[in-house]
Parts: sequence; structure tokens; C-alpha cells
Amino acid sequence: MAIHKKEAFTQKEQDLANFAKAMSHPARIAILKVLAQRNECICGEIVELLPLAQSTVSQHLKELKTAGLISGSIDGPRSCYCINWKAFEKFSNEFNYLFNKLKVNNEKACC
Amino acid sequence: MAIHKKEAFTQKEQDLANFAKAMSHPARIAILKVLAQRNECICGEIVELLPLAQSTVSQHLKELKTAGLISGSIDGPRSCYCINWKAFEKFSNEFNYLFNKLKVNNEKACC
DNA sequence: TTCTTTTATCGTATATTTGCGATATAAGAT
DNA sequence: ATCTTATATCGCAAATATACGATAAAAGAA
Repeated sequence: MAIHKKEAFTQKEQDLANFAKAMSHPARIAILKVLAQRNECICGEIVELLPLAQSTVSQHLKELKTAGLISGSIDGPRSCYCINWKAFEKFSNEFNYLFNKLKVNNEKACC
Repeated sequence: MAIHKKEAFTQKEQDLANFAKAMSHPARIAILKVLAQRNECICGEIVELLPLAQSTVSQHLKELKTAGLISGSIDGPRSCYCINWKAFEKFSNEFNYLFNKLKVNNEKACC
């Protein structure tokens, strides 16, 4: 494969793709769901709820955090995570701009 | 790694993840963008527009088609693709249901 | 200090993705 | 029938992702 060509695309394309990539695993969807449902931030409770090892869950949390979908802070001996709603709003806007608006001018599908 | 545990999650979680996975590469975002912008379906024009080899683009198109985000049909010696708006509507609904509605009850972020 | 609890990180095995050239396939053109 | 054009598929190399056990780190409890 030589080199990954992701840099050859626009920043917006890469941003959208990165956001989507962060959501591209059911475990991460499940984590986001839990964080979205609870008003208080969750820590190791997530591990209890998922059918995965603690280290694996921790890795998924790190990916979500790196991608900016959640934020986390240390709270004594445990960690506290919650959703970064701003990132979701941004994604939602980008997504709708790209597809919902264009859809109007594009009713007649051809294949 | 032993086994992938994706089956251990709900169907909805898997569906959302699969949709997101299809969008998780800038080349595929770019393809969707082109298809969304043109009223008529595009074929090899996409190859011209992307900084990738023809075989690579063909592979990305196949992935998008398999995931249900686009549909394609043979048109003489060339192939015609277009967006499957229904799939986007479904994803948009799922996504908004999961996040936008919950957001209302969740204004106070904690970390 | 030592023990316990909670979470992050390391190392590693395996699976999947990405990318391309080469080749196959399919259909219209000559 | 042969040539050309357009697209899909195969085979392979390299990069990433997924998962887990083991271990480290950090902080409160005994």
C-alpha cells in the first residue's frame, strides 16, 4: 500500500471521516449511548455494561476522547467521562449540510 | 485477538456502526459528496476526481454499495451510481434519536 | 507503609483495511 | 473478429484496528 492517501483530501472530508470512524464500532456506539443517557458521568460502570475486557473498553474510551467525541477527567482513583455535545452538533451540521440540503435538489434517483 | 465481538451488541448498535464505518474514509466521503451534488449518476468521472487508482476507487464504491449507502446499475459499458437517500434518512433518524433528543435532558456537562 | 480499588498502558496475536498493478469481463466501435 | 473503453476482481504488501492478559500508576483505606 505504500502510503495512506488521506492527506490528499480536504480537511472537511477528513474531519467528517474521522468523526464517522470514531463511531464505526458497536462498542463505541454503546459507550456513547450510555454516556448520553446518564446525566452524571460514568467511569468503570461502562466496563460492567459492555461484553469486553476492561483494557479493551479503556482503549475504546481513549479513541473516543482522541477523536473529540467525549471528554474525560480524573476523579480520585477513578475516571469520569461525558459526551462532548459540541462535537456532535458540528458533525450533525456538516452531515445535514452535505446530505439533507442537497437531497432537495435531487429527488429523482436514477438507479 | 481471538474473535471479533461485534455480534455481542444490539442490531441497532451494529447498524449505526456499519453506516458510520462506510463513511469513515475521506475517499468515501468525497465519493458521496460527488454523488450528492450531481443529479445524474456518475461512473468513472469519480476516478478522475479522486487522487486514487481506478481499482481503489472501485473498491470504495463496492464498500459503499455493500453498506447500502449507494446503489449502482450497469449502463452499457459503464457503471452508474447514485445515493440511496433512504439509508441516509434512516441513519439521520437513528443518530438524532440517540443524541439530539437525549441532549435536551443533558445540558449540564460534567467534565 | 501496605493493601485494595480503579484505570491506563504495554506487549502481542490476529483480523481487517487500504492501496495498487495486473488481469478479467463486458460491451460498443471498427 | 479485433480493438478500444470502462469497470470489476484478484493477489499481494503494508498499515491499522481489535482484543486481551499482564503490568503500571494513582489514590484512598487499613
